[in-house]
Amino acid sequence: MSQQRNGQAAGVSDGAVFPDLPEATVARLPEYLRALHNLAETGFDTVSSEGLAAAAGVNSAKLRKDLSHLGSYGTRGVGYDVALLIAQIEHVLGLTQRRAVALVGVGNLGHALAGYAGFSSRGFRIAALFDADPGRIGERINGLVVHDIARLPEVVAAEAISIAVIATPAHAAQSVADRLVAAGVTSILNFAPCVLSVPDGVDVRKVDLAIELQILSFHEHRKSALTTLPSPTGDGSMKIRPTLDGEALAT
Amino acid sequence: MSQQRNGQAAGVSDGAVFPDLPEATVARLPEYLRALHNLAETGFDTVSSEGLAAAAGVNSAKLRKDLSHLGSYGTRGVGYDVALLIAQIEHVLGLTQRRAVALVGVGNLGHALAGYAGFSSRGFRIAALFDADPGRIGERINGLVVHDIARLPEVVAAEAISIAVIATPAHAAQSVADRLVAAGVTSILNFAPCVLSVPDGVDVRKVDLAIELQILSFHEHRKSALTTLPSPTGDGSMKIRPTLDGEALAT
DNA sequence: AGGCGTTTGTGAACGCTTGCACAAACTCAC
DNA sequence: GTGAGTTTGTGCAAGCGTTCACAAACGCCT
Repeated sequence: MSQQRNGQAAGVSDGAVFPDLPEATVARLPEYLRALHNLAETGFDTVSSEGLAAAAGVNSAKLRKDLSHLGSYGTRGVGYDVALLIAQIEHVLGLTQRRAVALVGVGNLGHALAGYAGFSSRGFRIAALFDADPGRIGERINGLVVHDIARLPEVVAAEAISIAVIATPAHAAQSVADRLVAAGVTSILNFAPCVLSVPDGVDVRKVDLAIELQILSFHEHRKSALTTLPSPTGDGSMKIRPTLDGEALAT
Repeated sequence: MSQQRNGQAAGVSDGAVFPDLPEATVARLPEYLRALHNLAETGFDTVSSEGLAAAAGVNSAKLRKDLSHLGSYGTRGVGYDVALLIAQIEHVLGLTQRRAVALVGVGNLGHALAGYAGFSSRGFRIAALFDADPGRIGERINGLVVHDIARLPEVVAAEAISIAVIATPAHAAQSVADRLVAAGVTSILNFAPCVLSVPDGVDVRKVDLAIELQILSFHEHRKSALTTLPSPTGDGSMKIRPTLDGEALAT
């Protein structure tokens, strides 16, 4: 608590941008960031790797290795300075500026995303809404007007949008993606259940709610099959219910 | 097309449940399944690993290795029988029965999820809605009544629910998870931005929309830094715009 | 000032995942 | 029936990610 004499960004001055940060690490940094914000609000000034790892739900060794890729921002015998680490991770993730995001598709899901407070509280600003349905164009959602998707190029340019969210039906998603790329968007978060093909240099991440459930379904299936076997794991702490599966194969 | 003389489940009779299927493979099977359904609707009877891989957005070698874990359901020189492969993957994922899902938290996002058609079209049935807000209890959404969360145990038991979706604010999520587990739920899909701690035997998958955007933000950040360097990738096909980043570090 | 307990950063081993490359197996045409 | 062309299934090697275990570094107490 006596060490960080420098304002809020001490050794962060390097403009290097970590071109070789492992993908797995990048995917976990946001989780660490969220845990750190929680700790900061709770009044913590420093936190050990063990404590932060518990708050982020990972192994402490993994956390230390992840953070070591960013440089040495911990103090041996003490832990990590919470505020400094927040600043460092936000810098690496490019969250020092509030990024403008476009949302395409204001249907069932898109409507909810447009009103989701978690975006704005964590570094993003929904800057524009688009839809192709003439019945929805002009509608106001959360203070934003739904634009005709034909206006993508001008609005993307005017608002300096580089990230877009696709929340359209699957059959429209590829066409929307093409138009987004043409307008200059270089990162896409796709909620439509389909594969998008985009040129090199454009990043796509996919969120498919049904796929997540299907993965859980597999594990359920596997677990329920264990009920027919003598408990393989040592302590009988696992709750076993009669097989709900039925497993009817021959129709 | 002359080979599968047996109804719709030929060698699928084995009750074994693939306890050692690699996680990475399990996570891709739903994607293959979706691609296969598309192909079936388009009229394909068979598909090659190359074709299916393209439709699912993966490498063909990876696809073949994934499918080989399920057994040999392809025909050399021909490809895979679409209908047979669909049946096989659905069996492995435990989708032969339509699983009942509970949804807790009927706020902004939960409301949208309750109306999302993708769940019911892909093997799941939203069987019950819950909330803690008295103002929402009793509301009808998509033909379902919102129950008081206190009624979790009875409804979970009555509907044979084993999977639940948490769409509550973060501060309520852990408490909800505890009550779900106590009621007998063994798989949870968590949309709340927080880490859930659950006992062994319970699976949790997490979907955090802000985290996805932050990962994209990192790549945007990295890409925009490249504008200051001579194009490192061979062909200059990458669209480069003047740096939008600003990269202001010292406040 | 010096020793002690604590915590970070990291080398090294391990396991999982991916991608290549090719033999085995199948269809089709003649 | 035979040969040519096609496609699957898989051994193998390389790369990536995770975990262990420990030396180096730090604060604190005496």
